[in-house]
Amino acid sequence: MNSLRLTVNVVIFSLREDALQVLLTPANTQTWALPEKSVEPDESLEQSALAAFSRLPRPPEIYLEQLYTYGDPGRIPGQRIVSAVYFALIPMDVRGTESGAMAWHRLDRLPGLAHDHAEIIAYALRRLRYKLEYSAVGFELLPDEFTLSELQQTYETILGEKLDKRNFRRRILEAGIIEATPHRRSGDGRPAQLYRYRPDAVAEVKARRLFP
Amino acid sequence: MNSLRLTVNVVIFSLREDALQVLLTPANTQTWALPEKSVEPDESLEQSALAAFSRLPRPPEIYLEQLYTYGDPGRIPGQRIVSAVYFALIPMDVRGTESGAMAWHRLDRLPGLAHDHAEIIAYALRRLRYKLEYSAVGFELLPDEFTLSELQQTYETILGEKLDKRNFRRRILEAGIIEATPHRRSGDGRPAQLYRYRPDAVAEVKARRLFP
DNA sequence: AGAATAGTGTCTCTCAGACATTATTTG
DNA sequence: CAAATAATGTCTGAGAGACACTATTCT
Repeated sequence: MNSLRLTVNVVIFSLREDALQVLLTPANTQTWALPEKSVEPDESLEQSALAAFSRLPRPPEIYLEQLYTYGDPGRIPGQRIVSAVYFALIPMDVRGTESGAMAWHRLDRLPGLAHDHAEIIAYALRRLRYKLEYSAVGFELLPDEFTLSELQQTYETILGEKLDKRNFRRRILEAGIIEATPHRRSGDGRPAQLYRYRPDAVAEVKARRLFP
Repeated sequence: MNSLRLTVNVVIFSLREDALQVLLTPANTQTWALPEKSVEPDESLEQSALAAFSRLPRPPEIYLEQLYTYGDPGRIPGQRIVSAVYFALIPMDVRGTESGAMAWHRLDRLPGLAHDHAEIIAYALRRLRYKLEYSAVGFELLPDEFTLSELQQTYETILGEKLDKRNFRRRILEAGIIEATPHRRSGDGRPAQLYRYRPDAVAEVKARRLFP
């Protein structure tokens, strides 16, 4: 008989329609909320987090990381709920994510949010931007094979600033964390070389910010 | 009637006797443990963390930050305890910290530790080293006024490597995050200029690693 | 041929890192 | 004056950032 409840929330980011978006679930007629799940006595926090957005095609390609645990009494009126919040990235080519009533929302046009969820999302975004600068997290939002232009657009969208094309390519390629595949992608203009991420090369990422 | 319990643990670091040390409490005759406290329904996680090492002289000079929440079923045999772990730094001149049976232990000579506490401490140390590179956290371990040699020794002790004196001074001073005080400290040789930390200048710290 | 996107190289400037000697105080 | 610690400046190399044109494909 403990009047304290433990839940897990997940901030799920993806790039959709050239914008960074979060997956939300309706809280009531006015507001939306982060996907949530009670932590069962026999399941790990990470398992709970994955269960919070279970219906997805969920291959290894989902990046999941613990973000922060929110537990102030009063963060949810009338109840004492401690929430371990996780942070997830879904590649832009994964479909069928809007299971049930969940829907994607652009970060620059967020709806009204329940409790402290706006604050949580703001923090998750800061963390995503920050991680982008010193880790290889950007690739978790891309398909297995991607062009350098797509990679650059991903960085630009998340950081909210334009990057120089030549410098971007030089640094990414010199870092050795991607490699060309035998494929090319045809589109409007000249077809582009496709690259793939080399997870084995990530160990080399230093605290020094290797890529843009 | 929830069979899941929520506690807070604190990894408390300080520099004592020229070594980085952790404050531990005896778990049984063989092993030691991180200070721990159950989270009460009406108190915040941070309040619980502070209460976990309450008897200290506790002015504003204690740095406290949430580290990670450990919650795997099975991390503590026979019970399901979820622990929000905090990370604290105590300046080296604060005395009277060994209240009760708590004692400082050098990180290079840790005793046997309960449950997953060795893993937790290892993670906290990684985080401390990492933060030292891009934030001003090093000052939280020093007295209000300190010499440049003391500051450098702090960095060297935590990072576990020697740093170049001239480069260290140049970078710290150019960063503008410390200022000379009117005082000097006499010792064995030539007296040293005392400096003080300028918390207002910390906002300028970028992701780019300003100091050594 | 024109539209669209991919792909490429150089220069400059800043900053990190290596390095040794002089200055001030105490006993 | 000897011992101890504090304080100081220069050079070099690597890498970040600014910058504009050519190449390939499709219609």
